[in-house]
Amino acid sequence: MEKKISIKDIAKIVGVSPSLVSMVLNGKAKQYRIGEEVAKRVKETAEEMHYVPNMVAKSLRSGKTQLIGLIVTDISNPFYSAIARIVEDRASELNYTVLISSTDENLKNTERLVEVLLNKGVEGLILVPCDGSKKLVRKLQESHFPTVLLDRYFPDVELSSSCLDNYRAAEMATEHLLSQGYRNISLVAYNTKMQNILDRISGYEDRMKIAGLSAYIHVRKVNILNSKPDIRKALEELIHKEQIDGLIFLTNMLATNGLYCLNEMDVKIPRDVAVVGFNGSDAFDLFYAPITYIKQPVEQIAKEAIDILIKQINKINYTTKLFLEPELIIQQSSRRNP
Amino acid sequence: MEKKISIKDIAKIVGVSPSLVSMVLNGKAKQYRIGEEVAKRVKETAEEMHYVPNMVAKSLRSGKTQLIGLIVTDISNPFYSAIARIVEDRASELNYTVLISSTDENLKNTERLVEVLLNKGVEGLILVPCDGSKKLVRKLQESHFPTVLLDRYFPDVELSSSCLDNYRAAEMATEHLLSQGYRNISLVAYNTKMQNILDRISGYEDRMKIAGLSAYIHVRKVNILNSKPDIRKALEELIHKEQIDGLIFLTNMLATNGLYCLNEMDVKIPRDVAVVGFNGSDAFDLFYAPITYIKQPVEQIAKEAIDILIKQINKINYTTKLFLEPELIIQQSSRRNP
DNA sequence: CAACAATGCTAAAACGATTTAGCAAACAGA
DNA sequence: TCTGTTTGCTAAATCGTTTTAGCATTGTTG
Repeated sequence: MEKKISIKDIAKIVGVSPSLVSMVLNGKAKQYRIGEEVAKRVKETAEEMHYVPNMVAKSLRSGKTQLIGLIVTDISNPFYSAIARIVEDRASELNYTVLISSTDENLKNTERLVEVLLNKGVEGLILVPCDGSKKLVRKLQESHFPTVLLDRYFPDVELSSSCLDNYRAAEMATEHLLSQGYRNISLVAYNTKMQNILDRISGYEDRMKIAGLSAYIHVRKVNILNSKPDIRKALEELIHKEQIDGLIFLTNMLATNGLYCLNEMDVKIPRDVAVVGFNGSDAFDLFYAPITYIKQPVEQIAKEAIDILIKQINKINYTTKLFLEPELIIQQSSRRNP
Repeated sequence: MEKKISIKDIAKIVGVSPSLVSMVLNGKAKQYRIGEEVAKRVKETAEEMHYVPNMVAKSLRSGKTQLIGLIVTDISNPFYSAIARIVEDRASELNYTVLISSTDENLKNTERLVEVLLNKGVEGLILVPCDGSKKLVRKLQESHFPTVLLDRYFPDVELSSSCLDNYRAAEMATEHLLSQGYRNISLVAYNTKMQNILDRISGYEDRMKIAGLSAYIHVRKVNILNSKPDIRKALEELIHKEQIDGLIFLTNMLATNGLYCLNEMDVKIPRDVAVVGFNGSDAFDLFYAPITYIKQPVEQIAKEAIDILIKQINKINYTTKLFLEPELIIQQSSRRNP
């Protein structure tokens, strides 16, 4: 790249003041009563010299960075990279740039990243809050810094959020298995206090109770990190001791790891146990018995998050908690007679 | 967030000049012979007032943005999101921020995104160049703007790149199938002039020739976008007309879509045909016959890319083309007697 | 004690843009 | 012709920081 052309350089060439050049190049020629002839020459010269405005200087002057932060748990997780892609595209349309960070579900990391992004001058934050981050989130809310929670929320913090209707999703999964004639349906969840997971658990439990199957309610909670051994243990208990006939995995990771374990255990789906997962994947679809799953409206979740955020940045100050509609994709893993 | 504290505010409180505050806060107290007593008071006051430096002003003054651009084809593609994660982490360590964009394998998009990122003031670029982007890449090279190509390269452009040793990878895949006794091995590739794909094709062809199996060389090329119908057609020809016994898919997407087609066609792996893919995935591992694949050293590719880039930004001006070692993960899909 | 060095600090310019105040010149109205 | 308005432009301040030049004051040396 050749050395940068500034507004001064253009001014010198055309023989006018830098201010005039700025006015013209910002389309305010009329407003500031610049002569048409001069305006034209300025524009042409800027073009010829390949002038590109210095965004940093613009930012300093205006106090706006046009930056927003997206903090997820892990950008290499397909769910969040799908989100990132959509946020990125939408932000770009709205003339914003996205800074992405990953917390690995760790509170300290989350706190640090919020700090770092604020230091970098982001004007707003889309945050996937990790377990235990309520205090941090509350502080954000109290500071009135534009923030939207994504995928997860806190019922008692008045902060905008864009999430799946988790309760309804688990209800749908449970209903479906019930409708297929399964009764002894159990749940594999994370060991967490995060509301999205708690909602899913409630959806399942309530549906089981309504069906008069309280006795069959089994919720197994596994560690969110390095969950494979926990899952294996839970599945062995459920299958061999509890004799379950249906399994709902509350996240994609749980389901994927669960499938590995079931394979190792030589448990056949759906012959030995019916399975419903969360979030689709090629692994689900290519499985010998394609897995029935809850499909999240990923695009909508992402779009709403950023649209709400931009509104907040523009001082249209309101708070919405969105609970978006899940969809059940029925495949072979949950069919009674495949 | 409370209103921003500037260096001037601190200066006023302590009763010194802004310059002194700046010097102290940048750890240059000694260098500029600031009194220890004063320095201490400045630091304490800054702490108390929760001073955070304004990065935009710093950038303007220094001409450094500490920004780098990462342009991939699609951040929601697992391979690239894995790359992004590593680049992000490494950049963060080095005090850089990453701006990520997706081109969708489209030249116009790529050109636009390079422009946009340069305008945003990135100091360097990590680029996955799409088909037909040689001219653009050459222009980048000629401008001497710090740039590193990732995953793909151009043999006749002197620009640093961090890629898999694609030739070797295809060789390994072919060798392996040959060693298992397969002979009529064919290839499914993209219809592209991108060198990484051409290298893979050569690796396969050369290995087949060495084995005296030139007659069995079949390379089918499918469209890079919306490839499913092409793949289906290619596979039907290969399986039913050419009677092949081995299949190498040159990318993860080709393999994944290929597996869907093979399932639809009721072709059993490896009984009817042995399969080798590129880049692992849960879908490969959970497949009824887990898929043998070429594993890329993703971490190394990403780390090298950013390390080379940072060196270039710091004027350590050299060009390296890296071809990193693949690894073959052998699973059931390519075993003669499973 | 004169000359000079070291110490501890400040003022001012600069980075590149935007915006406000205001100055001349041309023009209009009475 | 005098007053007032419009037109077309410029100078200067500003955003928050860093850096250079330099000014007092004190200390050291011959």
